[in-house]
Amino acid sequence: MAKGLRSRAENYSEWYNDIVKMADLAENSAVRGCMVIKPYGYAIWEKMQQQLDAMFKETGHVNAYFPLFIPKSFLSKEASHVEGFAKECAVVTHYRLKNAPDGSGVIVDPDAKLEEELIVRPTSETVIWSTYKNWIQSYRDLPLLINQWANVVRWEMRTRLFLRTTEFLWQEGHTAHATKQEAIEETHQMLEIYAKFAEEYMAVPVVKGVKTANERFAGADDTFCIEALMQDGKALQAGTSHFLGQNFAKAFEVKFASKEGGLEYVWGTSWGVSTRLMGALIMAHSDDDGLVLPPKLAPYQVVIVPIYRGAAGLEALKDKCFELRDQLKAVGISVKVDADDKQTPGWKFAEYELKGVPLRIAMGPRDLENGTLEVVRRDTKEKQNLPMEGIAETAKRLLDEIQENIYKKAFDYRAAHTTPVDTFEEFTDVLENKTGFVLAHWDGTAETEEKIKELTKATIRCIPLDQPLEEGKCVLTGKPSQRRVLFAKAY
RNA sequence: CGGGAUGUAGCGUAGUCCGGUCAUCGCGCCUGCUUUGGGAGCAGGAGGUCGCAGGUUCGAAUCCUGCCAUCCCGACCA
Repeated sequence: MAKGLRSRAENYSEWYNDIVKMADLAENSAVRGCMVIKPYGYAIWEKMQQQLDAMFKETGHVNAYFPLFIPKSFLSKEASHVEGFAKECAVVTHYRLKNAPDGSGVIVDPDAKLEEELIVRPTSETVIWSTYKNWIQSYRDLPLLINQWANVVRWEMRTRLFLRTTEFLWQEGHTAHATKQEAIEETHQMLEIYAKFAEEYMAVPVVKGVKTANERFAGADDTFCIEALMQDGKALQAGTSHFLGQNFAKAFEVKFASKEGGLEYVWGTSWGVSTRLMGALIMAHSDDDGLVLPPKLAPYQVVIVPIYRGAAGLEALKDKCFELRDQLKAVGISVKVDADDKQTPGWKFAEYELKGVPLRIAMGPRDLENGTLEVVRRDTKEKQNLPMEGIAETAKRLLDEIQENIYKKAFDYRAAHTTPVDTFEEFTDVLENKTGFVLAHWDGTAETEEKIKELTKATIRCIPLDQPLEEGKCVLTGKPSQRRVLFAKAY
């Protein structure tokens, strides 16, 4: 086990905190609940952004930017929206400070009170729909397919690095359509993009589903989501895509002249993923030696560690190291050469394991003599001596294997921890002892959902889209049910 | 906001009950030499408002009062 890193078995949440800090991903800041994302962590987020952004653009979306502040009155225009967010909003009330008369520092100038308070956006539907009102007059203006990369603030009681912070980074897509059908298709399309990103890039398998009314986004007619399973058996909502119906169009009077000459409200969607994905990435793959990163999102996929005696020894290896780096780069692999003399090889090995670098290559005098390299995979820790000849192709193949292997591992874990149950005894037993996803029948009522949450702390993560219809009886009430839904304890 | 705990060097800590050569140790940092195929060794060195503000006392990291901050457990959540 890595030095100073607590094990998963010992304390899963402390293990998680240790990894975030020790792998240099993020740390707590001077501001309660807000984190500093450090360069190595931010590099991973940038990789995620790049890929997602490309996928959004491929499907016709463009980026824009809307303000951080929202006039208080906007929030109250959509009734359920304000209800959902009111309790966690940061509010700007003044615009000026002044020196305290007693010299104790600066104070808020009571004369500088804002006429209308500003809300720091918890999400941007309101400010965006108030803008869309000006942008949309005719069916020719539709669809409007816009995304923004931004920060938002939600004043949460308890925070955890990446998983729930007061301020977080995310993207939020906001689209407007002429027909209900088109908006629903958009909602599904984005859900598919999120699922594809999670599975193919993050190597995290997800369940696509629809939220129950209880768990629905405030202001949406339907909320679709992807749910991932973490190594401690808890679920993590990794992304959401909302069908907004005409709710925001009605709240902000966004109408368009249809082809037929009528005046109709537009149909909306919104969808987002956040820096919480970083939490999912960390928890899904990492082990007691540290972070394990999927090659497709690793800031550098390969680290080269030269092993030598004395300055002359390094000189003899250096050129070969850079030659090797260039060979790898030529086939599209990102590489770091760590020729830092201040640390020993052993220290570096441990360090790069902690940081989750997928592939480590060590090169020493022995290798130089034999034309070999020591190559170590992070996922399996398998160590092999391979010929220097053709190493670029070998590395490429190994990176692909790692990407595939960690996905498979996560997939198998999820498969082993997805349990259909038919009685409430089984239900509680699985949640307590086996943990993970539980597939159970539910009578479809909010009351039953609440009751189960009260009794077991498990919530309905979603009604899976690919779950076959099946006659059954509700696990709590015994009332008839048409299909199983996905329960779990969640983050 | 309820319940519990903790603040001592960049990080982690001993000392607090019982006031008095106690500011301890480890990591990290700096210098030098030797090292370098799994978290190097030796020698020397720098670094402190003991969370903040009062109080008690000849004397406070230690006792008292107030404040601040953080962490854990609940209610809220991407």
